[in-house]
Amino acid sequence: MSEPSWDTKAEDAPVLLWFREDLRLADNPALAEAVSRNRPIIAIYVLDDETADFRPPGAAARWWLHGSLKALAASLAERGSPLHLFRGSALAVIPRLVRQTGAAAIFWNRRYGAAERAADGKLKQELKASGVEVQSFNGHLLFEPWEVESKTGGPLKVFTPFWRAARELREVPMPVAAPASLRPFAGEDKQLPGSVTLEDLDLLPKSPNWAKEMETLWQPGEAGAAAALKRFLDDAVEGYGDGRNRPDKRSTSRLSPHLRAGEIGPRQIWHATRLHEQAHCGHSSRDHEKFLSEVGWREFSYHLLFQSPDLATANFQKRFDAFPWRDDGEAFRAWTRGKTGYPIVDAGMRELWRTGWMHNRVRMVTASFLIKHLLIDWRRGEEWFWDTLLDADPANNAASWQWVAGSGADAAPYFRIFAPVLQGEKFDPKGDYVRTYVPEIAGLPDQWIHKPWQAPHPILARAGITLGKEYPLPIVDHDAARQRALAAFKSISTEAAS
DNA sequence: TTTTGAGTTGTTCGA
DNA sequence: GTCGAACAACTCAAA
Repeated sequence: MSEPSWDTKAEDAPVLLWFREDLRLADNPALAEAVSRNRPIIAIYVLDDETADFRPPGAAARWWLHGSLKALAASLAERGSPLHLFRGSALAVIPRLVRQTGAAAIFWNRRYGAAERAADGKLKQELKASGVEVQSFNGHLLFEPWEVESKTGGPLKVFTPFWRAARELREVPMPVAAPASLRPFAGEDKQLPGSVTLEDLDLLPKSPNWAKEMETLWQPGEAGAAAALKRFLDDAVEGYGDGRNRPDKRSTSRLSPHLRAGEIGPRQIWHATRLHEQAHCGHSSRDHEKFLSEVGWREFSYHLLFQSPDLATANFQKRFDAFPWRDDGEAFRAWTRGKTGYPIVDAGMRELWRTGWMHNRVRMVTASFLIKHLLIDWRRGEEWFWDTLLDADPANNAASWQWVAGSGADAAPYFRIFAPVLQGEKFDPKGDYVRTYVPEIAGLPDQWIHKPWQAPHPILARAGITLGKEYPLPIVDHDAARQRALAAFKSISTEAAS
């Protein structure tokens, strides 16, 4: 092995700070620990496109990662320390870097996917064996997935008891502030051997640049995350209990892509929300509680992922292995493109494609449509969302798809089949949301915006629409599809199986 | 061990 | 038009 590239004295040996899914300076316990050592800090990020066990991030998530790393690098540089980027397996990159820099310790915040945990464990073991201090921290969750237990000591499978048990564990700790400055490493000016530029990571789409509109809608990075939280608390948390269901309004936090990249942590969200609650209500408020319970659902999803590492690929309830899914490429394609003929479904799918995000109410409607109206395997939908969502999360995405399918823990009963027209009329009453994303039917009166195929011919003509031309006829009939789904789900009920 | 109460998000039908 | 019941039992969590 080569000698260290920097001849550092032992008391000045640097510490490595490995950023992963925690691209922020505030509320970052690994960073706080590194700063507390009063040693030079080497901040690194390793993009691993090599390890076969890791699920590669989707295209949308990669675009986000580029912006997030750029923002992190800038705020680290402001504090006197650059961010060093690498490509490859951390198992290869990090031990080499430790040797080259003479690093005495490495700190990171935990990840919770099975493959990631295994790789981190292996690296930890290897580095400890060679005398390097290794410490990992919780920067991602309010509670560790393994510490929330039922009274009898097992994992929980129903949200309400889970959330109660979690909150009885302890108060949510206060987030630590971002450090004002970072002690630079002696070799700061030089590039570390093997490091690459942000452009070398190759995270941005090439031609076509489909992210053009996303650039105007989102601000990846810690500052963007803080701004999103502030906007939500200022404008939308009051009334959140009902407002959260309205895709035609800006009534949700839109924090999910920021949370996914770790530009903000759940502890920060928790305490900012509580502070706002005290200042504006002076008592417990249903709206604030409801918002925090959504953070609780994120915790629950990680709890489920920890119980079932293959949550994204295997039915949580095994009887769903016998479900008669249909293999219908044409219908799947119509769903992905937003051409099902059901405006609320199409608006959702096009919002996803254009903006990298979809309102949660509409996620349920579109997922239910794929699974129940089209009888297409939830895993195909999960994969599509994984590739197109900026917030694609290994726990949330998988758990939510399984919840809609009915195959998950504490899942929706099978007879709960969303009626796309009713959902549209209920939650997008004036059709503003549909008109934004399905402009070809924008000229229809409110009365018909969610069911153009029922509109009288003169009204369609006046709006300039020939169904099947500018906008498709429904690819399935709701009542027929509903009956078909009920029969399919009945075929795997426990009664039918016995 | 057994029992009991409860479980994010809906739709349709019939009175 | 509104409202309650049915949908179909099942599993989980706690006493």
